[in-house]
Amino acid sequence: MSVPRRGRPAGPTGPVIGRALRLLDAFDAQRRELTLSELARRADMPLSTAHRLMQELCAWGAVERGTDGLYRIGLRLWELGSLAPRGPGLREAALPFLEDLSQITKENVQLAVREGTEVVFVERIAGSGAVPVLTRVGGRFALTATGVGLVLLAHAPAEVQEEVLNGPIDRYTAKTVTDPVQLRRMLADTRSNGFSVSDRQVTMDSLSVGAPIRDRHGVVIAAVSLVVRHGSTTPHALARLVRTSAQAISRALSA
Amino acid sequence: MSVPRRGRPAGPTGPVIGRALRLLDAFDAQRRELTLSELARRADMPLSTAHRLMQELCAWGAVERGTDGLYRIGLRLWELGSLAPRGPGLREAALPFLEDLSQITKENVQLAVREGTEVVFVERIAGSGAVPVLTRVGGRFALTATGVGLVLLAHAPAEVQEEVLNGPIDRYTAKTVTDPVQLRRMLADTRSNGFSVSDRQVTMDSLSVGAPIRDRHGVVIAAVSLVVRHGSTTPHALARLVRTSAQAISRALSA
DNA sequence: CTAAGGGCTTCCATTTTCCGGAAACAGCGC
DNA sequence: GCGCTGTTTCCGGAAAATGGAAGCCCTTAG
Repeated sequence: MSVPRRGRPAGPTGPVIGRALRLLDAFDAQRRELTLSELARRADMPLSTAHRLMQELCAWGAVERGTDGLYRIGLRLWELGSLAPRGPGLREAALPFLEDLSQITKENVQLAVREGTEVVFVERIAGSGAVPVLTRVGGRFALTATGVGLVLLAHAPAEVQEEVLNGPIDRYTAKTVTDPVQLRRMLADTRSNGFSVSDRQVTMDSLSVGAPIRDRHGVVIAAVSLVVRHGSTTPHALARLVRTSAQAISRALSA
Repeated sequence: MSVPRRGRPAGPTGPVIGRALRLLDAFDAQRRELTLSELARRADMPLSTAHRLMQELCAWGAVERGTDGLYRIGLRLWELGSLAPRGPGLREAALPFLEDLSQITKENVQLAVREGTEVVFVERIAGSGAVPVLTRVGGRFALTATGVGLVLLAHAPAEVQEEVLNGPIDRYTAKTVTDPVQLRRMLADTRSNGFSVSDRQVTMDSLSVGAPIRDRHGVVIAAVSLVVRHGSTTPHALARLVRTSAQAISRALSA
């Protein structure tokens, strides 16, 4: 009396949009092209579900599918992303100043904003022959370790600070500060000095100094930093340059 | 006997993802910040529906909501967009060559790819004192009018060419070519010459010359163009420069 | 002070869309 | 042929989506 069972009694899954976005999240800098199976695996969902969702995303142009069957992020999404105010807008306004900084110091220059409890790197200019750094434009990092991160954390809402300081704090080197009490002191210093210093906290041969960029209301919305080889200069010499540059960018943004 | 009717009998709507993407589409270069009501209006859906969908998008970081209640495109979307291979990757590889071209000519330089039956501008360098152009990075335009558009159309799959040539063809000036027969001839010329010429087809004081950028297999994936004031130079003088630049970019991409 | 208007948020009965196992399909190497 | 891997289609059942209505919070007007 029973028809040959088709489909599945359907269990609690969650909002569709969430699952679609999980699929998009499967893409990253290392994996810009994925097969359907890889997508399904990485997003942890059945193949047929992934297939249907990807079809819809494809139809709209959020993702594209090559003749080889691989999925890639589509131009439509790039266009949309170009409309994000903090990323591209800030980036364009700051670029000339970052280039000045790069010209003068020949070191690595970084521009970043805070997203939740992480740093997102918006622009990065590699100094000729400077220390290699781990970061990538569009990439993320913990707020507690880098020069830009410390600046952004120091000026973040109290609840964000608490969440970060009470949560587990990633360690990258032997010098990474993971003690909440010590971190609080560093944040206070960052606020009173107007710049942050991250000494060998990310890699053992690098030091970075960051300064805050403010909008017209004085709210900190981004941070610049110089990343140099540890021991090549004193933090204070860099701080002057970075602060000046950050202030110039802040003024340019308010105009 | 009837309880005070709540909710609505629900009518046929369509896939959720489509509606969510329609909401995102409501953002454009002019309107980077929208209220919920504007979003609902532009995406043509009930307020409560828009509200629920935006909440989900917000939760993931696709959009952000300021303290003022306005919605903006979120950083997460910008990050994702940065992973699109055609946009950013091509852009970075081509940028040095475009700057050379801009330095030499002091004119407007444009880099574009095809998306469906439209041109998408990936990069644009404004020449100092050159003719003002209408286009914007991330913007779209018809394939039939611009220098880059003609190149991309000339090398598009036959079905795309037919769709464009048989469909309605937008007119921008008195000189815009809208006759399919004449356009076919122009496309044939573009292919045999290795460059396209758009003479006063977009505005009455501009002329643009475009050339194809190819991947390692020889497939045309993008186009460069110079846009100059009409009458300031002959197309052939520009063609040499643009073709050389396009070939250099093609080689850089294959490496 | 009350009223009116604009925008935002929550609620919930209805039903539409989504879910995903299974089975068929398409390559490829052996 | 057979097995293997990755992709596509199918469809009954169930969860998630839907959107009027009502409640909120403002600011402006009377």
